[in-house]
Amino acid sequence: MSGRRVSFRAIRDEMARRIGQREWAPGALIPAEEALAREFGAARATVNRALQELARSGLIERKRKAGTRVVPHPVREARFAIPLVRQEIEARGQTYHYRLLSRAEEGLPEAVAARMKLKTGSVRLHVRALHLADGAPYQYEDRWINTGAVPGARAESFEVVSPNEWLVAKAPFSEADLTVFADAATEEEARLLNVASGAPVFVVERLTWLVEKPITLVRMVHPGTHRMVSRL
Amino acid sequence: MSGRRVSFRAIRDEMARRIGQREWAPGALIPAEEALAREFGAARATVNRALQELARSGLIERKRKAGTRVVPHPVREARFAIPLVRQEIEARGQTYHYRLLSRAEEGLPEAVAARMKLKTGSVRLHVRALHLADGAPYQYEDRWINTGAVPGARAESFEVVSPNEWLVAKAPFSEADLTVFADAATEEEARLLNVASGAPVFVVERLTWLVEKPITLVRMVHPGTHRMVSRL
DNA sequence: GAGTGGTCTAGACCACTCA
DNA sequence: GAGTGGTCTAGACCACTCC
Repeated sequence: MSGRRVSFRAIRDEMARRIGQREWAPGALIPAEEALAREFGAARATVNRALQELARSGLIERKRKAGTRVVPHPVREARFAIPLVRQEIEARGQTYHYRLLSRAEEGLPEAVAARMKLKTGSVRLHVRALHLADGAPYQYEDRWINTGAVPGARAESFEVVSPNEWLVAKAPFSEADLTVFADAATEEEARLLNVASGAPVFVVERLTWLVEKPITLVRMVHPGTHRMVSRL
Repeated sequence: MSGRRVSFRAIRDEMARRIGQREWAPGALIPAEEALAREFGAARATVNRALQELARSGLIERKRKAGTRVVPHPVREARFAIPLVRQEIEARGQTYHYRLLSRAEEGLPEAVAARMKLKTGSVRLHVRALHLADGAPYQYEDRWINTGAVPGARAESFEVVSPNEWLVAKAPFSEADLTVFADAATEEEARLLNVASGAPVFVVERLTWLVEKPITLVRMVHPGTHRMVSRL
């Protein structure tokens, strides 16, 4: 070919534009790779890469023999990273500190038991802790650990190592359920996080499972300024 | 080479295994593409594809000249669905209502322009609206639409159809960036959402792209009781 | 400057699936 | 059977970044 080579990004973007502008209608069949390669003056492999990226991002669907179609209603979802608090803080260039507030084996409150699919009142490990960034309160953590699935936790004091890090190292999980919402700080949360009582706090509740077994349920409370950002 | 060709999946899986088994230690440098290609008896392009997939899934990090490293602590993720407000409300068995608050073509404030990667002060469409569930305020929406990428929006009044639904039908996107946080209701938000001024509100900001082009930036404000739950 | 990853080409064969 | 996407090769040149 004459002139500069055509990049797969340019081809991808042009095809995305056609989909966006409805030049290629929702549900419609688009030209085959070879035809597109001729049109764009590129190798078929290059067009293929562009198409694969569009397919991966959910804009088109491809089937051998049947060809490539514009997906009528692309599926929409956002992904959020599940980081260690320590990493989250250190990634901001701040110094991390950890403080254990309490640790006890207690009977499960009804609400907690229900979510973990365990029996109300059965005894599990309850840990409360504070995570600080450059000395300022960053996250208050209230956690229940299913010692049935993670027996080693009963022998750990959590005075130096946070439950978060201990669990990551010792108890892998396969699924996580997350719930996020805003709330007004309770008296205790306000005191611990150094905000006004009733001030907005950002709460993340995370329940992790190893295949059907609950591992841990944690409620993480942040000052309202905290942002949770999807991966880019 | 003799024998069957080696697939990029086989190479990818074998490399993932080495990382999982610590044969390639966390943080360690792994061999360069050419060396791997020789080892696996494959073309460099094939090894490259395997490596790119591992990089995309977060297991390794690649830099020109510096080489490829095993990421010390792979990050897990949670996925959240991105629903239509109407569907979200109707799925709760409630009746949906929509009210347009304002619609104008205005210059972009600096903060908005920066996030959309557009020029400050360039004119785009600004829409504010309210979504109600069983007559009660559910979500206050403050939205900018990039009429450069979605020209049809300039001809739409948004008096009956919400920008959310209109955009879903007319302007597909391939990626979405989400930011969620808690905030204190402003005077106006409090009035619109029927909560006390300064009460906790749950804010979701969503920026969507069609490949590299910004489509719309929307700030959605909910009463603090609102929950956002990951897909199970 | 040099080493490493990033991308493109031209050609080939394979694998799936529709008719 | 035949059309379309999926993948692999061998070679080349480019682009970034470390030294």
